[in-house]
Amino acid sequence: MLDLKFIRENSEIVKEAIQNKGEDADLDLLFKRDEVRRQLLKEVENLKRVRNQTSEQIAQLKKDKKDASKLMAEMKEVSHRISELDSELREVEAELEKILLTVPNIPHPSVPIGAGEEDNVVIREWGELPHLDFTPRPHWELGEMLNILDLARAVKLAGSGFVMTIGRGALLERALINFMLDIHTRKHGYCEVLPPILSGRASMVSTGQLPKLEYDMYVVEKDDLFLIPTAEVPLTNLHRDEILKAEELPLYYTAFTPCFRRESGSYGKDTRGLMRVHEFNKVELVKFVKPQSSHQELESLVKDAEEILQLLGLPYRVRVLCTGDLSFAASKCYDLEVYAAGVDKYLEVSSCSNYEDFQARRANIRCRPLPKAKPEFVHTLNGSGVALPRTLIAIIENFQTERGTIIVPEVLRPYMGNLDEIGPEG
RNA sequence: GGAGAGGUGGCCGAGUUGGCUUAAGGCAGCUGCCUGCUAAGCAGUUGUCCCGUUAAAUCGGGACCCCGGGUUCGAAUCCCGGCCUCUCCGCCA
Repeated sequence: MLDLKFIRENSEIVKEAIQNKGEDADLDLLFKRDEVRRQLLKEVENLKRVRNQTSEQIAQLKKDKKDASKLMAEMKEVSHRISELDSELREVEAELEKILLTVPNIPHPSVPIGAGEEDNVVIREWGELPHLDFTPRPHWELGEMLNILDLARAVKLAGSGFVMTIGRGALLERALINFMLDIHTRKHGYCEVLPPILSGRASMVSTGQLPKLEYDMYVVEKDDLFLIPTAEVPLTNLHRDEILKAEELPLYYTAFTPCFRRESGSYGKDTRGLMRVHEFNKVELVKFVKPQSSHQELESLVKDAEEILQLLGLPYRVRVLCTGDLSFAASKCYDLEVYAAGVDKYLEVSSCSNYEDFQARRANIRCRPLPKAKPEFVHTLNGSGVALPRTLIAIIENFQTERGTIIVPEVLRPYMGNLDEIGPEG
């Protein structure tokens, strides 16, 4: 969330951000509530001061064995009034908080203005598209043929929208996970975490999934727990309510987790095979950094994710999201889209965002710039490094042969007992 | 799941007959002084949030002893609910 004072003093900027992001937040109501709040606060704090002072007098009188009943009677009135005002205040503050949570982050000046996906801008491309001199098969066909995907049985287990790798497919997926984690931990300096994949409500609010996206989450109602939609949630909440030391920044974390999304609004399009699923595996990257370096850190975060695709030999493009496609909490975001030959599409495998202090304020993550200085909010960033299913699609489809086999990318072979080709079983 | 104990400041740790206790004491940190030696001694200082004030440093006030309610003129201290931690037992991977 944004700082209330900032909103008050920069209402035009905030209004513009709300409009450019296509959000809907009632600033005028916010200001009205804020006004009421400060009025109430003034009144109630005055009364509390009186009460504190008088209570001391009463204590003194009692100590001197003098009569304090008159003051006590007076204070009874005052206390009554205080509790009335306090409960009014609580109401107003709850309303204020509710509105505040609907105000989106402000897009970074470098973000292109636009309405939706079609206005995103490709900023670079890497690799050559595979030229196959036969009609490439989609991954679901190859998956069935080679017995590395078992989509029908996954549906039997959990219903439509759930998928499953099996045999050498599962091995391939596990190899990818280990490969990615190894690169990020050993080469890029991230600390590996294996976090809980259920998360409490407070964590979901901090990172901005709630309240807006509650309907997209899987909920364990009995315990008010949510299945995480991304490891961004546990990783970012790692330092919730903490004051970090400046010298320990930047902090880099990476985690492999399953991710759960109800994908409630999406029917039909691009849902075949592994393209859009309710549960998928992902390696996530999260950074906590000093405010002044966050946009630089975003660039290097993107590079860290890109390197995975480069090492795998998968062609991709990087797009910067326009204001209309930028998520609620983000200041700036790059999407990595890998090309897959079978479906002949670019598929999003990573979304790398700088949230600046938007999540940090919700999650109350601060750092002390200098030993005695006032704590300030850190900046948080995250990105996939990268999501598994669509990367699998690209590998299966781009590296297929006319014979219907799949050449295993070299970097993965050490993780797969040096298997170099997935062919018919036998 | 059953029985018991407990949750206090950066950390350790007092405070449980309600009232100068935001909070003793210790450690750590910072600032002076002293000391010539990988260290010690002496003195001072040290949290966070909010409202108001100041050009600013500041100053005034309020809140915070796990969280939320309650009793009371007044609660870290009493009562109720919740969360969490520890010990023992049971159950299970």
